[in-house]
Amino acid sequence: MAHRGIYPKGVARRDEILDRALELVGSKGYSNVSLRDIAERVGVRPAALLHYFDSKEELFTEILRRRDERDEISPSAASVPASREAYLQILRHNAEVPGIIALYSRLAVDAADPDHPAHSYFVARHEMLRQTANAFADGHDGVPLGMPLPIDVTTRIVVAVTDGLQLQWLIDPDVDMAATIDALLDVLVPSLRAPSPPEPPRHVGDD
Amino acid sequence: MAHRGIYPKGVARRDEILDRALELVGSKGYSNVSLRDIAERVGVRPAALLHYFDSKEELFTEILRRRDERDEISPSAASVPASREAYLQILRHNAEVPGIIALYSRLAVDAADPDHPAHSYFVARHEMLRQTANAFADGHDGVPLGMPLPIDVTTRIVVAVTDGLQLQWLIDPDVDMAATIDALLDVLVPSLRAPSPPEPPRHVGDD
DNA sequence: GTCTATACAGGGATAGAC
DNA sequence: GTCTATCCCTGTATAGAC
Repeated sequence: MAHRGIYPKGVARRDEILDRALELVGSKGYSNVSLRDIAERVGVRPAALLHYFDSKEELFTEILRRRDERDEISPSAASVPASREAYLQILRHNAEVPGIIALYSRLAVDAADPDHPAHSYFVARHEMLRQTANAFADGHDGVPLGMPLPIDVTTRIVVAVTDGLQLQWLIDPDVDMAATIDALLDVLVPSLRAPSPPEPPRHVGDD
Repeated sequence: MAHRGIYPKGVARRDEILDRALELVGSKGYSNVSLRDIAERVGVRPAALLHYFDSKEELFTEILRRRDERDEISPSAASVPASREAYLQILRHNAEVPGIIALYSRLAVDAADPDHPAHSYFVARHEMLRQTANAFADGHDGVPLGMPLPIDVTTRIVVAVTDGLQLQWLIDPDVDMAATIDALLDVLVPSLRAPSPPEPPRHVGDD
């Protein structure tokens, strides 16, 4: 059972802990998940978990970091993955991973404490999204794109609405996050509007 | 020392508990405030607090309810307090009450659990804001007001951006919540825009 | 109605043995 | 790396004093 050279046992264990933890958050809710629960699910003792993570809070922050790596929202000016459809796709996908939105939202609140492990995560995340949005605008020849608001303000608003809709969605899962953001983008970034080849359904004051 | 007829001792005590609790949230952060801390500050034993509230969670939910009563955001179609400037004013005021935004945000997340005391609070709150916004639109002769999006979608977005900006503000207090919402309202509810060019920038197109 | 005293189950975290 | 054992803190239920 030789482990793959670049995939030592410790890393596999660590990943397994993160997977089991997210599963539990999805089925029981963040507040009801204890280190003991996770340990039981993994098949070890609670103290063993703290060998891989400094604290429970850090453990959960790592779940978000790993998710972002998978989603690849990193600011590569080349492929510009910040396009409208990619953003909405990530949103829709998150809504299908039980617990991930609850986890993200909970940590977004706890991160207000500068000492919380998630604090630096959210600071870095917002800066990354800002740069991605700027790179996207630059990719369009720096044209204002017909946007009614400055790029920084627009980015801040889109991020805020996304987070806020997630809070609403947690309370009422009937809230259609993607459709709402879609409508907002129509207004804030009109040049991004979907081609909608056949027949344009709406026509707000386009450029 | 006769207490005012309509203000029995129990109510005063209850209010004091809520005040001390909010103070502690402001100075120590929600997560670091225990019932023992509050009890100590009030000068009683922890169990005494549970004479006024069913649980710690209910205690904190009551702080939000009391705030809303003071702010008077209730849907009185008469005065339509949902006007732009009134809304922004409440936002600015909240930013000056240490802890209230942290408390609101934290409960907004915990309220995802239908059994949490804050669940019904947030459901009712959103429905109330929806009705207030609708009443406001009706007050303007039912004219679409030149809004690029339907009233319900607009309301949902404004609530979401408010909540989302609060999350950003908790992490970075330099975020200007009011200014950002102000800019967004310019776009989503253009008829509300202040006659900016020459005249003073205040004066919303109120009733 | 208001409160104290007490007790309990469960939480995260730590120290040190293996 | 993983264990056991332990520590201190949490929310809160209960019983009873005033």
